[in-house]
Amino acid sequence: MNVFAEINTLVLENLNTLVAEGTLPTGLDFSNVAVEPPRDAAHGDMATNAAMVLAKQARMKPRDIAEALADKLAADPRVLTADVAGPGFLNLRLDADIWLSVIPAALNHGTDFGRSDMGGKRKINVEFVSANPTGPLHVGHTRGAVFGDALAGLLDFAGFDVTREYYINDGGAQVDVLARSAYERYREALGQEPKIVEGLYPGDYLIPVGQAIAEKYGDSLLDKPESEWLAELREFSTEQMMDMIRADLKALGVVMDVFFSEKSLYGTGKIESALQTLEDKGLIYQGVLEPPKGKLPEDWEAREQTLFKSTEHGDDVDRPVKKSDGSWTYFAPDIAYHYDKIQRGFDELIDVLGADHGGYVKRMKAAVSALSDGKVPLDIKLTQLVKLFKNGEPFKMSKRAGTFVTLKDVVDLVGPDVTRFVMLTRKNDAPLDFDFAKVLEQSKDNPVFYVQYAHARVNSVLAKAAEAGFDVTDENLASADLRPLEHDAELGLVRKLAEWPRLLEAAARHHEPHRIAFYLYDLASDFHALQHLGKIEPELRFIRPDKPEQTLARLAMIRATAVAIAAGLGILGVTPAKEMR
RNA sequence: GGCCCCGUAGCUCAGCUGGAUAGAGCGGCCCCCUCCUAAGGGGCAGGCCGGUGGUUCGAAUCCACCCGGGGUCACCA
Repeated sequence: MNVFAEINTLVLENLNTLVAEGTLPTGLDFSNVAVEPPRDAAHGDMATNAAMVLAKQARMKPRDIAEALADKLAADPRVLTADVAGPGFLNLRLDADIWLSVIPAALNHGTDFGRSDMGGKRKINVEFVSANPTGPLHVGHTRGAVFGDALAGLLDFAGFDVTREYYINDGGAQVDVLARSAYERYREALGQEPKIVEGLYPGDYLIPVGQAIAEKYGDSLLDKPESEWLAELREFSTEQMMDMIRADLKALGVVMDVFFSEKSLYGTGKIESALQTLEDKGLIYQGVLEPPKGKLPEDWEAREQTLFKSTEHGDDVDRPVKKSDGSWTYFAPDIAYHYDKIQRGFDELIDVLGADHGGYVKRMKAAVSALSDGKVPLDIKLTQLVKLFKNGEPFKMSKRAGTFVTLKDVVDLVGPDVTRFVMLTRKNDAPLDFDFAKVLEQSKDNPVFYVQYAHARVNSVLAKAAEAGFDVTDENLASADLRPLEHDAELGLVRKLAEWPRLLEAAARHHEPHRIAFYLYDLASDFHALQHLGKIEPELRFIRPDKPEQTLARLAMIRATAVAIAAGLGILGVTPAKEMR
């Protein structure tokens, strides 16, 4: 049920008819023909630019095309009037029933209202968070987690077969550092003085890990050389860290489908196989990179390395996959990891990364393009910084982990729903100010509250109506006669509701979940305004005991609004509030 | 210096596939509850959409160059 798609189809059908009749020449490109709601409601319900887009191709005056199309469209029962305006816009006024039909559609579908088959069950992998398993998740990860999870939810709703995935960087030197740091905490747990030297992780979060090691191994590792415990503790500590990370994510409401270990790529031939694939395409060679342009690192020297010819797939320079000593660079397992995703049959890939990884985008896209022969698109979404405040003052907190605020800190303070919604009220590539005081405020300038309040208010009205004897079940409301909905403010709300399916698809196409948050705010705003009108003009109150038909129509309308809010919040991973007291 | 992101009202930001008179919240000024949640609603003031060219019937939106702010930049992941 998508009014816009419906009318778009109608316009295209009639354009084809005009071609068939010879009014328009053959061979026209309709791809730029759009049907949109006009910004100004005075222009009607829907407008199309078809005449202007086609005028040049057809070598006709825009107004002539518009008038011919208007005649055709006006013959459709759904179209009340079709007027040519301005340079050649065609403004359509639609039968109110078209708009009103969104109400039973919402009531019948519940929180699936707006679900689309746009994705056609295409397999899409959303990789996000992927923090090093060396400590707790912090605020930056939180934003990535919220964004990635909401994007995944959005794509699922839009008909994709979505996999949420976390890449565990457990293959590099940082895990050795973790193991050594945990070993010191282990010594501490057994009563010795820990030596947390420079370069080790000092965070308190490793204390319980040290205790766990003590429980498992007793004193058997004490005073043993590193070579005897490093591998063991690396694995053990990583698992402990991942348990903590999983718990943190769960507190935020994020559940991954797949945790993929970088380590699993080593010694299994996976890296070699991915690189071989590139080599078979002639994209691997031994060479010496040019020195970086501009500022030259002081210790720069020319080195012969194994390079990937990423410039053939859009990168600026070729990238090393092996160090000069022959070992892999970090880029090599990343290539292998993405190759693995391709081999698992994903049709599309998305990586959600922090903004500091901007320099990484081109080379990874080049690798995926090369490995999939350009068949699997990779979109990389970078999430910008989160700046923390409390009452407008910069906020620092260092409970246990050094100088950073952890995900758990944030969720403990404001809860998962508020955290998620607020972090989605900005585009991913815009910095975000997060004020702990403001996000908990119950007022209009707090979007979370404002949207939740609209949902709760609907519930409250329905409860009142039920007390007054109305049957407020969705089944009953879905069959209500909607003709009593006539007021501009009512029809305005209904139109806004009808935008939902279209908005959802646009958000999914652009990988921009924040559009849902803004839409919900607008929808809530329309609802609050209408609700208030009832205070000024009593005949606009939702519940009018003396007018049961009108009341049912209005209850159906506001219940449909609540359903849309619940559906939208559901995608964002936020629980709709039943009441706000 | 190269690359990436950003630049829209006093502040924080939306702005759809290029579409008609550029929107919201906050802040400022003014108004609205005997009532389904005033935890709300309405109005006024406030903009050369960073700049200059270009493409187009039409540009905040696309392209080029420039100016500001941030990020990043050969064997760290």
